[in-house]
Amino acid sequence: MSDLLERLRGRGWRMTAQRRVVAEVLDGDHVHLTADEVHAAAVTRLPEISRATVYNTLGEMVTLGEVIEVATDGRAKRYDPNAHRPHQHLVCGRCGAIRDVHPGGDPLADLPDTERFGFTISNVEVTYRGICPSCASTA
Amino acid sequence: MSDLLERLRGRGWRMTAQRRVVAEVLDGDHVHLTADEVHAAAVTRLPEISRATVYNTLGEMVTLGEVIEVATDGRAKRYDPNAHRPHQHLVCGRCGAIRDVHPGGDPLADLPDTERFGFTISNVEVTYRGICPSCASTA
DNA sequence: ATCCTACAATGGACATTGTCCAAGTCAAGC
DNA sequence: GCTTGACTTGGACAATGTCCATTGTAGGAT
Repeated sequence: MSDLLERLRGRGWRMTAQRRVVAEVLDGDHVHLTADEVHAAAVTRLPEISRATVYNTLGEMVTLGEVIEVATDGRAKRYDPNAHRPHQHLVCGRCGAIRDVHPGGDPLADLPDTERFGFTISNVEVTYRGICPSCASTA
Repeated sequence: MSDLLERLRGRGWRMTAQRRVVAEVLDGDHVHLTADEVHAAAVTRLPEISRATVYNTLGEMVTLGEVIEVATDGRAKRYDPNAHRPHQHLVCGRCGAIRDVHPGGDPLADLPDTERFGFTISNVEVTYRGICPSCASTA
């Protein structure tokens, strides 16, 4: 069952075949698909779905706070449905693999007032970069 | 005088008018220009400089480790010449302003081995997001 | 069950950002 | 002042994302 779909339904979202397919494709843990990957997967279930609809739907999910947008590589944005639990990302610089990670500590507490320049800070993103085990073994 | 230019010269870089202009445009603190912004600024000094050259030059500076590439918004990459001193970024979600900040603590130490999944981690990027004072006052 | 209507989907044009390449140009050493 | 290999150019191309007029449809009202 799709948790993501349930959450969206509960918000009075008008449910269409397209939105259902996008939500189903995106559901799960350690999912970090690009918009085009979502589209490609959606097309196998609903061949006539358009790119614009996938972009619109992902954008709405982000606005609703049910999906997080992640920019790990400066190329395409990735969409992470794991929005209900705070987490950070660990990225392999060679193959691009992404894992959700849960660091201890509060990164916000590490930023003293003198370094905040009067900003009201609402969230902190941490990206750990390195090489994953399988890339390391084929160095 | 351009520190960035000095450092590049010291590495045996072949010095051309184009590279000089790009280095001069990019030099300074709290500089976080996109490639196109660099190009626009460069054109005012050297009208015939091409986009390709700006991209090439920025890419080389990044490879040499004299400039850092920052992806704060999933749109265009930004180029930060402040590569000699480790720092993180504070970004205004409304106007896009960026400040360099220097948090205390070591974010790497906050990630336990059990959360590293065998990765060899080489660096950590932290992005603080919020609203800057001038945007807050015109809410 | 059918009708209405506001909201959603479509697809294709357009925008932005970035990469590539063949040909011309030039900095730096001799 | 040559020569040469590295640098620059401009334009084509690629990837990602946005916009909009038109068409379709979900879900409430009748």
